[in-house]
Amino acid sequence: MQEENELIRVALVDDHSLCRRGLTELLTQRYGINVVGATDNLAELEKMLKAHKPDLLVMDLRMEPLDGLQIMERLRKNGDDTPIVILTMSDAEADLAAALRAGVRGYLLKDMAPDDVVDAIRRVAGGEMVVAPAMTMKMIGILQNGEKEQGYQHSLKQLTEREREILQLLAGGESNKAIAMTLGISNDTVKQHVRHILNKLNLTSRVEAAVMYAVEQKNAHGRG
Amino acid sequence: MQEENELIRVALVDDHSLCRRGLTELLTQRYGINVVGATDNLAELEKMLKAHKPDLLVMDLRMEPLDGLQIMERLRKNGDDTPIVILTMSDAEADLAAALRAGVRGYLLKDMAPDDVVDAIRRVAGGEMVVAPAMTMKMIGILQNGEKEQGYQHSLKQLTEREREILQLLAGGESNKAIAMTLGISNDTVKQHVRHILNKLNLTSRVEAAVMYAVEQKNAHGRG
DNA sequence: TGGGTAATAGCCCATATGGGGGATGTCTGA
DNA sequence: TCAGACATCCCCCATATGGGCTATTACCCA
Repeated sequence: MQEENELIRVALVDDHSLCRRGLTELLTQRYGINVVGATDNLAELEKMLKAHKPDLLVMDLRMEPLDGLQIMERLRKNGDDTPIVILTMSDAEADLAAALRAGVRGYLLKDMAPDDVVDAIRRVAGGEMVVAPAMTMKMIGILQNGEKEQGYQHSLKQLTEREREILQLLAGGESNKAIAMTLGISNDTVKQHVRHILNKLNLTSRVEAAVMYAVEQKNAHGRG
Repeated sequence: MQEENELIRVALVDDHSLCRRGLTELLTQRYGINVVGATDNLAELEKMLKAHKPDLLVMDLRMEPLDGLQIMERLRKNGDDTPIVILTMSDAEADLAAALRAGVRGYLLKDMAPDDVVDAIRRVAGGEMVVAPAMTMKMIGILQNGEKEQGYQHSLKQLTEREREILQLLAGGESNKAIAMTLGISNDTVKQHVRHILNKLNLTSRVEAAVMYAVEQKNAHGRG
C-alpha cells in the first residue's frame, strides 16, 4: 500500500495520443503523482513495467489491436500484477462488469472532473477500489444479473434461442453464408444475429465467440 | 446389401452443375443405376433423402458453403445413415484421411475412367468399400501418421513451434494484426503462418482452428 | 556443396466480417 | 392497446480474412 506522502508512479495505456498527453499533463501537475510513461501498445508497456515498476497502471478499455482487458490478461499471465485502473469513455454495464471481474482496481470515466480522476487514482494507489460515481448504479444490475451466474461474463443464457442456434453453427466453423443456408434465412439476418451475439457476450470477433462456446460445451459435457 | 440385379438408386451432391449433369448422364446410361436426384445443397438433399431414400450418396468434398464431410456430419446427426461415396478432384492425403475417418464408404477421383467410377459405385452398393487405385498408396501414409494419433485428423504435432505459437494467439481471439504486434512480426507473415496452419490441419477458417485448439487444450488439461 | 525446411515478407484479389444505420412483421405482457 | 423483444431483411462501408504466388534469409542435414 501507498502512503499519502509518497510519490505515486503511474504508467498510462491509451491508444489516443491526445488522451495520453492530456492525462500525463493533468497528473504530473499534481503533487505526488509521477507519470513514468505512456504508450498505446503492449510491447512498450512491458518495457515500461520492467524499467520503472510503476505503482499503478491507468488504461483505456477499447483499444486496437488489443483491448485493455486483453492486455491485462497478458500481463497477469506473464506474472505482472501491477494494479490497474480503467479510464474509459464507456459507461456500458457490460464493460464495467467485465473489468471488475477481470480484477481491475478502479473504473473511471473520461468525462469525470479532472480533480476527481486524480483523487480516484490517489485512492487506488492507497489500496482502495474506486468506481466512478456515475457507474455505481450499474453495479447493482451487474450484481443482480451476473453474480448468481458466478462471475462468468459469457453466459449463454443472455442469448435468445435463435442466437444460441446460430452460435452453435458458428462454433462449428460455419461461415455466415453457410449458417444462412442451413437455417434457410438470409445472410444479412445471420450477420444481424452475430452482431447481437457479439454485443451481448461483449466480444468482438466470431473467433472469440466460437472458442467461448466450445469451452462452455466442454465444461457442460465434461462435468454436467 | 444390394443384389447385382437390383436397381441401385443414387443421389448426387456436387456444387458444379456440369459435374452433376455429366455424372447423372453417365450413371443413368448404365443399366441398374438410377439417379434419383442431384443437388448442391443440404436442404434439397434432405428432401431428396426423405422422398426417395436412395441406396447411395455420391458427394464431392470441397463445396460451398458446406463441404462434403460437413454435410455428412449433419446427415448423421439427423439420424440419416445412407452410405456415402466421395467423388472428388482432390488427391490430397489429408482429404482422403478425413473422409475415411468420417466413415465414407468410398473415395473416388473425378479423373478416373467413367467405367471405373460406375463399377466402383456398383461395388459400394454391394457392400464393399472402394478407394480409387491412385489413392491406395496414400492410405499407407495415413495409417503410419494418423492411426497412432488415434483417428484425430487435427494433431497439433504437425505444426512448427512458431505455428503453434500463432495458433494459440489466434485461439485467444486475436486478429492477425494483433498477433503480428504481439510477436513483433509483419501482418503478412502472420497471414502466411495462418495459411500454413489451415493447410496442415485441413481446415478452411481460423474459427475452426480456434475451436479445435480450444478443445485440444481442454482435453490435454482435463485428462492429461 | 546442394537440398530441405522454417521464418520472414511482400503482392494481388475476391470474399467474409463487423459496425453503423433503418425497416418490417409478430408476439407477448403490462 | 401500446411498448418491447424478437426475427427477419436491407443498405453502406472499412477492414479482415484466405488463397495464390514469389522471394529472401538462415539453418540443418546429407
